[in-house]
Amino acid sequence: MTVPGSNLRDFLESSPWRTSLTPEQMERVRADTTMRTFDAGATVCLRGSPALHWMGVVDGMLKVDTIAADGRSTTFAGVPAGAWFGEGAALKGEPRPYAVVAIRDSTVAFMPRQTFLWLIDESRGFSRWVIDQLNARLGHYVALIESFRLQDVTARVAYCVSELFNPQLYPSTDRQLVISQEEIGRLSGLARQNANRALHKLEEAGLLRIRYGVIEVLDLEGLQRFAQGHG
DNA sequence: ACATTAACGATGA
DNA sequence: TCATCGTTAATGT
Repeated sequence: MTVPGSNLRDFLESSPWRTSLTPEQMERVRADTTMRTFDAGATVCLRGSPALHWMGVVDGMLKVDTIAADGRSTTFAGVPAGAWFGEGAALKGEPRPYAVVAIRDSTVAFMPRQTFLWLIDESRGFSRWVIDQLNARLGHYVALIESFRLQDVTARVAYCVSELFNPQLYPSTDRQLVISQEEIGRLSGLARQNANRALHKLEEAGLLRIRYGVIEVLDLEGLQRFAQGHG
């Protein structure tokens, strides 16, 4: 185990937007950014809380979700290690519309909103990276709607799993996803039992391997093809 | 049809 | 011991 705090610098250094910044800009980012750990199940951001930070997942996995009045919940996004997220609320300066919850023990980096906005003002490269990020999210949700309307359940699960490896949004996701089938279901809009069946079909197709609390992706391109539709 | 909830036992950490 | 998994049965749209 690493000492808390010791790897924040490395995490920032390996973040995908890092190459857009000057050494001086990077220095401010290092000075302003903090890190916190969360137990599995802990809330990282309450729904409705002010968006004071832009966040990066140093380790673990988060989800963005909402809970309806009747108690049922749905997940809008899984956020694996290596991802930066929350730019929507940080840009608007509005309360967070959704809750952020750790689905396993996680470490999260917090960049103050003012620093994030300052980078957008000061760095064309960073601004461009943020535009690409927002565009990738838009593309993801359009594809998700397409999948819901045109594809069967198994293809949808294939899409939702493969999107955790989206090169812009989630550039460094580990092939071994430490995630329960319950969470795969929530991510795919399915009951756990159906997520289980879909995952077994994908395993039979040789695209992934099911282990206890772990989905090991064996063939990412195959998963993406499967998500586009199959015989 | 096909998805959902409920329920059960089995199994892994 | 608790979380997770695999499965089946009843139920709902």
